[in-house]
Amino acid sequence: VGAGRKTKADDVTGRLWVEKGEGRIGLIAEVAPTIHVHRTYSYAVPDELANQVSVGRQVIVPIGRRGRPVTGFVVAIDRGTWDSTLRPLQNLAGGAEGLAPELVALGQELSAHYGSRLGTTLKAMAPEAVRRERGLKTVRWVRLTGRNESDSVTDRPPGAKARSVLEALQAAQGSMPVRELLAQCKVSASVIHTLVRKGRIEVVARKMPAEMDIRAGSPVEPSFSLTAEQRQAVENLSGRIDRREFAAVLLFGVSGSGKTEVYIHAIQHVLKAGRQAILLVPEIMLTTQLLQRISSRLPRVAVSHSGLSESQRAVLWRRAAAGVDQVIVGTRSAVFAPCPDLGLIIVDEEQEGSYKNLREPRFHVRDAAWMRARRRNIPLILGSATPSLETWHRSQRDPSVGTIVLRHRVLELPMPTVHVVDMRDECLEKGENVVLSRVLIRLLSESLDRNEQAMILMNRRGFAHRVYCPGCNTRLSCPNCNVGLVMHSASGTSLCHYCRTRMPTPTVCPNSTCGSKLVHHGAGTQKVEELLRGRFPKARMQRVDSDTMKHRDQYQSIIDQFADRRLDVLIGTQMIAKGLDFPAVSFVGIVDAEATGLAADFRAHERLFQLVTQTAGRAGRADTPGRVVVQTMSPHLPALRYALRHDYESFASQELGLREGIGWPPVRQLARIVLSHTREEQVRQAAESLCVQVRTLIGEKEFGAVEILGPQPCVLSRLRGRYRYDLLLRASQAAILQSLVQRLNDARLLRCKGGSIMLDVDPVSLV
DNA sequence: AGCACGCCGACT
DNA sequence: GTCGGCGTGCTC
Repeated sequence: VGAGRKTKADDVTGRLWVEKGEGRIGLIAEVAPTIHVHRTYSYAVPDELANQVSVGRQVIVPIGRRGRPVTGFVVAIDRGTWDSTLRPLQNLAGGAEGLAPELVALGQELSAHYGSRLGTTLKAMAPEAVRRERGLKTVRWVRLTGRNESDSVTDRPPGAKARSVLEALQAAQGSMPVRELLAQCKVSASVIHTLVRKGRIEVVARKMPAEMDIRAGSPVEPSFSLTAEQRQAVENLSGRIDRREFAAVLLFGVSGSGKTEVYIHAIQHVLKAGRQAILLVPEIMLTTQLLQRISSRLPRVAVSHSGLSESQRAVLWRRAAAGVDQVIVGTRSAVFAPCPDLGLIIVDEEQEGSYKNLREPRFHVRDAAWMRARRRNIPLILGSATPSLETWHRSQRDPSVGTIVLRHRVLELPMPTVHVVDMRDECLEKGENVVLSRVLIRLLSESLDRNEQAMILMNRRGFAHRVYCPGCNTRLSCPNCNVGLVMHSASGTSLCHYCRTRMPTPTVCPNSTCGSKLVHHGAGTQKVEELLRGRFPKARMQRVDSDTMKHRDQYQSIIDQFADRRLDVLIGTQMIAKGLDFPAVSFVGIVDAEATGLAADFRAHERLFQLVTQTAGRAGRADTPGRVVVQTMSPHLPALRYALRHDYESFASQELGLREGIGWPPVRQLARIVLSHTREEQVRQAAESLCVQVRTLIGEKEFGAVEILGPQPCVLSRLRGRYRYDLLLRASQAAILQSLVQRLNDARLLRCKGGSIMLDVDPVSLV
């Protein structure tokens, strides 16, 4: 390698050529660029950057023949000998903090498990605002210059207003923000201008970290005395925290068994040692009651939610990194909070599907938390009343996974009684489609008569789910997706719940040769609301679904009204099934248990069990005995039978048996590849040729145990105008799947020309 | 992702 | 005989 081989292209790229035989020793940075590549690249670190470049920092590096500058993350630094192909990294980028090396290592583990690109993965772990060094807002400050009035004899002495400004500044040690000064002295900006002109004061811009809204004023809740079960749980966890011992602990407790109290005591133990804790929740909006309890009982709690501005997010991040905020509560991204001495991670409602990230990197928060806790040697609490079968399965066969069961409801509350109503009988007797059974109406009416509250769950939004023509037997469906349009609000529009296409609902069949009047079936929340308002005109009702609850504040206001007994009935989707605790609710009705999508995938029965159990848990808190009605077309489903006996363990072992028999997770591991293209023929061919390539790969070596299922059209075979095919890879061990995925990435097989491709390891949905 | 190289048809 | 279509492959 030498000057003789130097080409024109190399002049353009500015490569650092080293003459033949000449080596240079220096720092070499391994960089994961945030572009579409599955590997890292090495760069020489220029001397002037040597002491600023560290693992986790963002840098600008030249890529490609033209040396196009792209950002990337430094993932390793070594001292070594440059060779002639090594280019220098161009510059630093982003905030000075970068990602802590601990988080870079976590990112590498995530990237390996999920087959996501390392650069993209690391990028997702730090908030955009921190990467771009935002979150510092410029505040104008007024400062006394120190010159007094005698300097300019010609000026008149300052008036009363000006004097008050000067006095306020004296009192504030000579400087304060302009806004504050104006507000405090009740003067206009002209007073400031005059004093500036006289040279008494000056205005300077300062970069300040933006202020966070600190959640305040929540009532201080008394500390409950722990039950024997809870105390034992807390002692167990405290011991592990002190010993810096990794352990995943399933905290399995029915609703009302006091899991939150265990969280609080465990966090208090962490805080006493001056360390930090992360509490992950599925969705902030649906967690207000938990948040109120946490923030009223613990100091310095920071809450990360989607409503935060970019700069607030950056401030939160910095305060977490500085250890100022010791408890970080948040959804998915909070699992990456840069706490310097993390002592505990809690995943509340660990079974929630919303913990799975839907974009690359498609990680599951429970598993990311598991990896992080293992790296830091700290305990991980997985809290649930209905654990995911993944977690349950692990707790059963892995002795290092602890299980703490809270068997008793705190006040020894009785479990609610559950009635299952077979809607087929109901419809037969009535001779028509019935939405609300007589039992449901009767029990609801009894509750209202006794001045108690009720919740009615309908896990589908809208008014009607099937709008069709009886003449030519066609269904009103989305032009871009192969799903039916959902009619919203009795008169108005129909919309697609997948691509949000919206159109006026036609009254007659759009097929010109037919022209029959359209009919609609399949009730949603709007229909249920209409029926209940007609039946109980005096009851104060509110519908709670994503159509009525556009904002966090709206939701909070409804929850407050319901808690204050200014509402009698909540009608809603699973939004009302989770995490709410209202002592006066004595009746819960589930209008259509199958609305969880029984045909959708292998987790359907698990979701049904969870929904019924969680919803039933809303009924009969305090001293009001609860009653629950579950309406269904399939009353004999095991999931329902076990749910109405509140028997999780039997359900789990039965369902695990089934999954084992047909080889689904958690007994086996899955990876899903989805190809999509505007033309069906193209995507079918791409999926088939990918399948052939994968087959040759698994035929050859250590992947013998991997099975391929498919390719086949997805359940949702067309979405947003694109045809979709999928391919499932199935293995008995995660490690085998992981190395196969790595091979696919290395060989760059995951491509769909003209279309796009998606890899999803441990998919939560197979739609 | 972007950018270059390469192998096909349309035009000077 | 050259210009430019985009399909394919690579980026320290």
